[in-house]
Amino acid sequence: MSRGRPEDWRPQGLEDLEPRAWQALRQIERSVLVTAGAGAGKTEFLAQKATYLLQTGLCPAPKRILAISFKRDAARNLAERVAKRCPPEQARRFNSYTFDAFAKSLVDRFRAAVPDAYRPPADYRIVMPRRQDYLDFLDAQELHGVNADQLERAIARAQLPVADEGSELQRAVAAYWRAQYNDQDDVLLSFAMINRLVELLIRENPSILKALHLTYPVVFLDEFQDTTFAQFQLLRTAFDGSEAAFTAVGDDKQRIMVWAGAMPDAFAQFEQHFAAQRISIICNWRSHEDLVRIQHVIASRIDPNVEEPEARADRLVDGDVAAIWEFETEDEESDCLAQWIKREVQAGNVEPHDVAILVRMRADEVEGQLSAAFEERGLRLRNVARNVGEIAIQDLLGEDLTQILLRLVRLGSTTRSPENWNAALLDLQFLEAVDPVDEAGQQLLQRRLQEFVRKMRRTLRGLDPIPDSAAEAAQAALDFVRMEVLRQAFPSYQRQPDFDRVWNGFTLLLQESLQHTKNWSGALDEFEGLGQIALMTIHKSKGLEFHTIIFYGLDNQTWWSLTPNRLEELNSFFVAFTRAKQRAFFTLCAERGQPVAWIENLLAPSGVHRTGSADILPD
DNA sequence: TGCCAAATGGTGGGC
DNA sequence: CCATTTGGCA
Repeated sequence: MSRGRPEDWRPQGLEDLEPRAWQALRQIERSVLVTAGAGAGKTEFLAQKATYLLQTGLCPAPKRILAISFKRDAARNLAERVAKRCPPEQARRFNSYTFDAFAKSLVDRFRAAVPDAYRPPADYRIVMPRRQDYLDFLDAQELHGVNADQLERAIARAQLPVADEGSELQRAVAAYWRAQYNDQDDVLLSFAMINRLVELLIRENPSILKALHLTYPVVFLDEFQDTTFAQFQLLRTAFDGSEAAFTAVGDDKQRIMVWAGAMPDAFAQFEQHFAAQRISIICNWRSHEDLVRIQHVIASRIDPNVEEPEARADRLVDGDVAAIWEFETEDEESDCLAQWIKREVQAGNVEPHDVAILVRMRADEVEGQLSAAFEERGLRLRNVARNVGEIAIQDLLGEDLTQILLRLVRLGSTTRSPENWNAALLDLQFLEAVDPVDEAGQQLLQRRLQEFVRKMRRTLRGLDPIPDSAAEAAQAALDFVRMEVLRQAFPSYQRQPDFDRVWNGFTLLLQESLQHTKNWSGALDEFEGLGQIALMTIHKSKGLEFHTIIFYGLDNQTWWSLTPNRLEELNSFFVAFTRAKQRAFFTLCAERGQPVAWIENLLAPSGVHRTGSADILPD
């Protein structure tokens, strides 16, 4: 493939970039901090910049780009966007990892170079300790002056080696490492510990450091506002003294993870430490101008110096685009919400799955309150955090197993689906480790898939689309790819309980999906959430967008106590509001508690007012 | 049983 | 941080 000149390069898949984005894209000499509000297209910007660097040869082979995200979804999404635009030999040099996957890959690859005292065996286990596990440990060690939160934080921050001396907290951390390594045949590592191991590994091994520097002259950091102290320190240890140019993107107004350990001042630290140029991009491709104007009022309260975004989406709805809905009782509230959504769906204004109900906390309780009224109106509510078996629906949908099996069942339920066919072929190619250039191998896979689809169609035709059929349909798909192959291909499925957790969840959700539908195709839509109204916390909604959002419960003082120490509450509110493409509503209910005065006062100047049920549902 | 103080839970993510 | 639950003691 011929290499384009950098000055001739054009963005792909979209008209153009805004001038500031061009500036941030072309800045490759030094690090940049791209601050971008909600809907600015941060991920798309990174994908474009990667494409630019790879296609123009500014990042020439064998050099690579390292992209680090927090969530697996985000990492995958970014990789897919680059793969869509670059030929495989270029896309292969774009390495998109989650922070934890990157750290673990280094431990696994250079395990032998980890200093003796901390070198884990090859078959160490990953554990995800909960608060109770830390409490049990503290109890067993009789460390009564340390609480679980303190210990968890201290483990994440402490540089190795940890001396068994000094404060009780430090001794607790040392004891914790000892305890996790106690049984050499069963060493237990958390991701926090893996992070610390990698930091030690690269600090102590100049040759690994050099290899990293040579491999990755370009580093991307997504959602930088959520970076933890440990992650930042790891980046410093890994790239200080190298020529690497960082591109960090994020929005500090969406920083809602400080309570969970995110740095309160990640942007300032980054700017200072990496001498980064700060560039704000200002377009908002998600929301229309009337919503953007209100968003800006909230944003200005968080950061008085924030620039006004430029709305680039069209307004598609009439009437109020933001309002506070007021109710006397919770039952009135539930019924009115259900009726309103039903009406909007029937009027063709919005699809059910493009409406989200957001809550500050306790989505399970709100689901209990709303579901009866929704069912009565023929609406389906999906609490994405709800567990099917031992896995949350939201997590299940992102699992490799789910994506692979779902495609196979779909191929058996529809007459033609080139998209699923191609995706399934790619799955097989990966699972069977068939080289894309091996034509004979490819043809064999095609034939096998063809035969499977014929068989699957027969199976599904002979199987009533009822809950009892779920297990057989799922099993048919699994038998085709074979459980052992699936478990071999994905490290996260190597432990049987981990595989079973996802597999059981898959079967259970398929079973549930068959309760509400008359055919297989409909059940699979149901499985994926089509036709259902999503219910989730603000935290889970981060990074998502919906036509209409309804924020449930703008009243309870528990949820909205803004004090000087809890600026994150205002950020949470901003995150919720900015999920909306077209409309954002808030409910409050006299039965539950008093309205949150500061939010009302904040919104009032933008013309966002209280509305009673008579106005919400005009005859 | 009733009172008060202390502890706990809730907003999350990762192979 | 706030609200709720638990636990110690009378």
